[in-house]
Amino acid sequence: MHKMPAMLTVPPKVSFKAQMYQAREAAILASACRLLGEKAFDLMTMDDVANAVGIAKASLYKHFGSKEALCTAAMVQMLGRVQTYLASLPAQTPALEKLHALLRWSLEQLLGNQMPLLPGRHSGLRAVLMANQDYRAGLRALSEQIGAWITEAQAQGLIDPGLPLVVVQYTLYARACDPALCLLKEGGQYSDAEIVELVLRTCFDGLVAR
Amino acid sequence: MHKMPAMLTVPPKVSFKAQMYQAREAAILASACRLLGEKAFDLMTMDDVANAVGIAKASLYKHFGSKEALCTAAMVQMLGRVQTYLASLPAQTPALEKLHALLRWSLEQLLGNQMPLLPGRHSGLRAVLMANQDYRAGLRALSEQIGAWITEAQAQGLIDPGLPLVVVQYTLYARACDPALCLLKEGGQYSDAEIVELVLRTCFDGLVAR
DNA sequence: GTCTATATTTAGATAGAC
DNA sequence: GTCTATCTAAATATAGAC
Repeated sequence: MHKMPAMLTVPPKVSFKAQMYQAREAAILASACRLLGEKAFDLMTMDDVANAVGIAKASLYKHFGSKEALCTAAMVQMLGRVQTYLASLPAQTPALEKLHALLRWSLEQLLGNQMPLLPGRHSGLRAVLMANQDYRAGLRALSEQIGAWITEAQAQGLIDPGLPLVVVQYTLYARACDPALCLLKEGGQYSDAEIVELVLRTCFDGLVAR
Repeated sequence: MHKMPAMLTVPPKVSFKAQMYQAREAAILASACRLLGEKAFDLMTMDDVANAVGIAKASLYKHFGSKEALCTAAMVQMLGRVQTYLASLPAQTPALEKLHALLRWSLEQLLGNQMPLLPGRHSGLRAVLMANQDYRAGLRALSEQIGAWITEAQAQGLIDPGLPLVVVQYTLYARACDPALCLLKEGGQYSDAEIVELVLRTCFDGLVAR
């Protein structure tokens, strides 16, 4: 039995294999995103990921060379997702509404047990991410986009012009990994949608009465 | 050479030993507080603590039976400290000012690299703390104290009465471990005092212009 | 009670069969 | 490329001398 001509049989087969490979890689990333939403980077193990995906741990390392590489890829993907979402907003949307939409999107991710847009205060992941060029580039692009909207909203007198730009930026970033969300969700007293609106309100309007 | 009469030499000596023991225990707790301000519970090692105090790791375990016990004790001590501070506020201080003072105190702790008043979103410490009766009791007492002030400020129309009590509470709690502080401090653009005032302002007044 | 040295456990990463 | 089995490093905790 000799081999079939390669051109007739192989092209669809390698395509299929490549598809399977990419599908598996996507599944790994998805599991990592979910697990990083449930526990911190340092508490998530590669065994967790392997079990969640349903493959052997060694197979993970054929896709990602290290835990850091996997989680970095997951975070970069997340940055890309938020940028895709932001790009999908109608161009004529007012700047302040875009900021609302951004924060709402981030909070919905958190409540859906997805990984936060930014790593928390002292996550071991932070140093790793900041050493990664792709991540830094994505974060810078996002920051500039948000910064432009903030400046616009300040010029319109909708965001307090007395607040320095970075303060507004970091305040929004911090809300994207806000522990108050978890506490409210654990309380079980409010629906996810109510929690999102309450946190949005405390962020933009503050605690004091108007 | 026979022993001296015990009553003449021992009483001061055991007292001195006890003092040394307690001083060492205080030093261990202080180091733990500082290290927990610099890194997360899961990243802090008992070797870190031992090195910081300048004693052997095994000696730590003569004072605290486990890493969890040590950090729980540190957190309970922290709760006690904030309660002492709150009790020191003049009785006639308006409720809203007391809330300001509480948050300011918490932020100053963070900026001084002290452990946060509450563990972060997914710290491995949280489950341990919540299993500890002393901690739960301290946290409950603090919550009730704060809750009373919030309710009072709402009745005076100073805190938005439309916000549920728990939302205000959790919003304040979340600010006590806010990553925005770290980001602003790393930026090096503002003094600690400025950072505290900026974060207080965004928390109480929100981002939008008045 | 403090130290040095060590036991134990866990998780990141790899070797080698298929 | 995926699996089972294993190596290695690090961190919690302890044993035993002094």
